[in-house]
Amino acid sequence: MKIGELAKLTQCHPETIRYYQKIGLLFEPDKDQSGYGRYNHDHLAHVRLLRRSKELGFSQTQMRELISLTATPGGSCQRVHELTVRQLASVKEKILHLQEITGALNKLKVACEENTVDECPTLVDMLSFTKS
Amino acid sequence: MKIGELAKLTQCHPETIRYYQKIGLLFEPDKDQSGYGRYNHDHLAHVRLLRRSKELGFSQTQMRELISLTATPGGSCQRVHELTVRQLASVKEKILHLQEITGALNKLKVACEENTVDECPTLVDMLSFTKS
DNA sequence: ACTAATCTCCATAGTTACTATGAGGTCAAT
DNA sequence: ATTGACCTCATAGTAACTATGGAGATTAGT
Repeated sequence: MKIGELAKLTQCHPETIRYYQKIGLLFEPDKDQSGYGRYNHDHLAHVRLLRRSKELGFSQTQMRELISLTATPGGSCQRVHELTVRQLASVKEKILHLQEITGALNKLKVACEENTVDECPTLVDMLSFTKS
Repeated sequence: MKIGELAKLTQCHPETIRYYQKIGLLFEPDKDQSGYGRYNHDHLAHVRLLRRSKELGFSQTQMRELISLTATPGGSCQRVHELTVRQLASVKEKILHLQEITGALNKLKVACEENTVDECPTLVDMLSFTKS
């Protein structure tokens, strides 16, 4: 298949696929006589892995490692486990942070509701900063 | 005060402060005879507002608006409320997404634990992609 | 068979929100 | 007077793409 079809199947822009090739996250396809890339099922699986990893929050660096692990099927499990545990921790942290943010935003929201426009405490006051 | 002190008080790099000036999020300070910026309490409050807004997940564009709202104290409340509500929704969405990710990562983790290294299902299998 | 729309290629620049680097000037202390 | 810490400005790098632009290839419709 050509890049456009691969793009449709993987829900990502042709440019993104080319980008993955350029940075070495995706192996280059064969080219036909007019220079068009010809992609196969391996490319498809590969790009899907990239997109899924990305969804799970792995960075390019981590993706690079995950990809290289898939190349050596037997011995990869421990490392995948390690990376996954690390990723779980980082996601947990992010959730906590976002929950704190939710609290602060709710305060801000309520404060805005309790005041008429004329009495509106400015954002500066909301966030309790001293004005000079 | 000079930029270094402002940086310490606001926990952000001097470069970041200069960057805020450059993109118009922070008004330029007066300069002393040798060209050093002289920052005052307004700058301090301003940078703190920027950092706090950033913590709350507002984008530069939104910060720009928040900042301009603080310049007109009376009429800003509705708009702040609007932006806050929008931000709350987006944070909620992010949390949901991260929770989904947590689920998927946990599956991956468990699968890695249940297999010996020799039987290790590769990440490709984990994520249930067909291999060609 | 011709034309117009679509697709492909490659290279470069833009995005967000900064951080890092480098060359050069200044200030405070020894 | 010289060391070291600090300041200035400009440019480049970061992640992870997206957008743009020009030129050639292919395909669909007439």
